[in-house]
Amino acid sequence: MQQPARWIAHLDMDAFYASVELLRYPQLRGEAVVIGGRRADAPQQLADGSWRYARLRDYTGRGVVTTSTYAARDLGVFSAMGLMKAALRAPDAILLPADFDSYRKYSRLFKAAVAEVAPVIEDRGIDEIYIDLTDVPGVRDAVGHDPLGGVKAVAREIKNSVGRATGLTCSIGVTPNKLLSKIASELDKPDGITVLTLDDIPTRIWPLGVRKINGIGPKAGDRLVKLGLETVGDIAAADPAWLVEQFGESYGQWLHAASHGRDSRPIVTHSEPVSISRETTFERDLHAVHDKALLGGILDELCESLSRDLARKRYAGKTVGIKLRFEGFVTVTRDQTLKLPITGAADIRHAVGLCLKRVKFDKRLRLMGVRIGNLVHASQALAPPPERAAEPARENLSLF
DNA sequence: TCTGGGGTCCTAGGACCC
DNA sequence: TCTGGGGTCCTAGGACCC
Repeated sequence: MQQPARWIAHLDMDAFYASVELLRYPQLRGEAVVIGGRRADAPQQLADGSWRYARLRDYTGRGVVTTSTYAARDLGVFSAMGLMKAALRAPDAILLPADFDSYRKYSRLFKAAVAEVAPVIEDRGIDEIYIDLTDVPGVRDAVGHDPLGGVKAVAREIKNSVGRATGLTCSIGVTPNKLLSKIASELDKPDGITVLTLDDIPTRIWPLGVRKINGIGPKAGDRLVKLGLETVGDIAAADPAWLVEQFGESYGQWLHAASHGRDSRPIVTHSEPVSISRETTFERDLHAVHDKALLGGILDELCESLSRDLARKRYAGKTVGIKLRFEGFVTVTRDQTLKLPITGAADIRHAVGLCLKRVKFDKRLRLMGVRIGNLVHASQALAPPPERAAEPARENLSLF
């Protein structure tokens, strides 16, 4: 085996939200439990000490499944599924409301535990991270004699550290790059460790369905299957020029590279946000005229929430956008870029008004959202406008 | 049984500038 | 006499991810 240039781990917490809830309600271990719903009822302890839980069958509304326990998944209930559909499949499953403060707390705990073992971490959301293990002592020192053994030992150490800090399990994939590690972490879930080298690609990666590749979503997956490419190996065997014909220069080339397990993306340990947004789906579709007052109030609240988010994160933004989703799920966005960055709810609300003027309201609304982008640090935005020197006389470079 | 909320990145056309 | 070739910014939509 040739020693890879890098050892990259992907760590994925097992059924994260549901597992955090099981820490609080250990009596539910092994049960079909679903997290989701906007105002699902929290469990109630009765006078005799027993608990009463909301059941999926009693739910009505527009919520979706956020996470489900493995027992619920066995019944066919998965993330992003509408709760009404999930209720048909598992009417007796227990429904718990999401408690994001708690999930964020455990997220910080597991990331800190990993950092003690391996500090080069890329955040990929609340429940997963990439970790560069290349220079971790147990890996670095094993180069030459037993590289795979060293990698496995460090992965186990990370898993143990996470377990001690949180009481939760995770699954880890370790390979020469992020693309392969993301796939590998799923191969032995839950509570598994999978280490792969490039030599394992034909046997372990090529038999997998195309959707296992991070970056092939529902649309591209459907198209690939319709073209007769069902597995990653099918893509790998396809003529790259033909892939480019079918999917365009950029995506076609990426498909070819990805199917061969090639990915040189670095671990990104720090990033700045690009935009911040707030949106809400209504319990019933609202009419632009008939429900005008209600919509206006919701919009005010969205702008105020967004303004508070900006203040808390210390950003200001120059581009304000709205998102409207009409009945039939047709989505429309409008943007407005301002002269100066803003943070205040009233300023945001005014820009939102300019955006709204450019939309035709011929259907009822199911969702409204407000977004702010073109972010700068608040300190920069608060500074007085830069003293503009008189425009220097510019040479006329035009050819005319 | 209609499909949450918070994000990122890409594409493509038009404006505008040199 | 029909009309180059960059570059950047703005806008709208869409795919994808957690």
